[in-house]
Amino acid sequence: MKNKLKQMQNRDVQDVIDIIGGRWRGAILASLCDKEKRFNELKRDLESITPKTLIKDLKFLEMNKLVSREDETESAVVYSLTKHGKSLEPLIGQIVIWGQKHRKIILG
Amino acid sequence: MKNKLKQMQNRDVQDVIDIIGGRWRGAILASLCDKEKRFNELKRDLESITPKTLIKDLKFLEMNKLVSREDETESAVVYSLTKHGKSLEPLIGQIVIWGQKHRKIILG
DNA sequence: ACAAGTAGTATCTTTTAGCATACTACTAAA
DNA sequence: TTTAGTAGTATGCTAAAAGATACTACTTGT
Repeated sequence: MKNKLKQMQNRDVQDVIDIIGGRWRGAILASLCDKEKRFNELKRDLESITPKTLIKDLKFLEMNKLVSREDETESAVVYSLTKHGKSLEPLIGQIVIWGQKHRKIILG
Repeated sequence: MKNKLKQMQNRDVQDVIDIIGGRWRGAILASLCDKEKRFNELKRDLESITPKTLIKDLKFLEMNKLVSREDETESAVVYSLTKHGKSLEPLIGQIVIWGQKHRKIILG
């Protein structure tokens, strides 16, 4: 890693990994790809996530401008993907494709 | 996550995350993109990695057929990327590109 | 008035990753 | 023959992530 360029690239990869990695964040983003959702809707959707983890991850994604939290004055909190969040979709698509190839290689 | 397709996709994403995620595995792969390397060469390259972590990650990458370990009869162990491992390069490239855009959005 | 749903917070425990440090066994050069 | 480099293994620690479980405060429908 003396190579500066490689180092910077690795930093970028780490950033992305931080975002879509972890037990739940990828799943949260995937769930919000569908449509905007409320807190309990997400909680049901992800089945075994705890509220503590969900709120922590939502705050993280909000800080990273991937998800927006809107407290619609009518007292319903709605979480949705931002434009930036949506820009992750094609990348996740690429990852899925490689992951499928990988699965075949490992199992076959 | 009632949607089966989304569930499977999420599983694939998780697989990929497992591979390039974590503190070191991405960096190890990046370092091996350059050229094949020996254990201590990698250890020096990654500077602060401990041998325990390095050997654990190398074994993991080997099991996943991304890295091959060749004990060249002349007693030098050489680690290199497999064809499958090399196929990760373009994907990592895509990730780097998104990561750079992301950095600009977060900082700007 | 009451039950159920909303969006969380609080506390405690377990699991896991990675770090620090030291050690082994082998080889090859000076 | 000592020294340095090879490729690891062993042991103990710490910090962060996640799970289990219970609780709060507010709102809405019946």
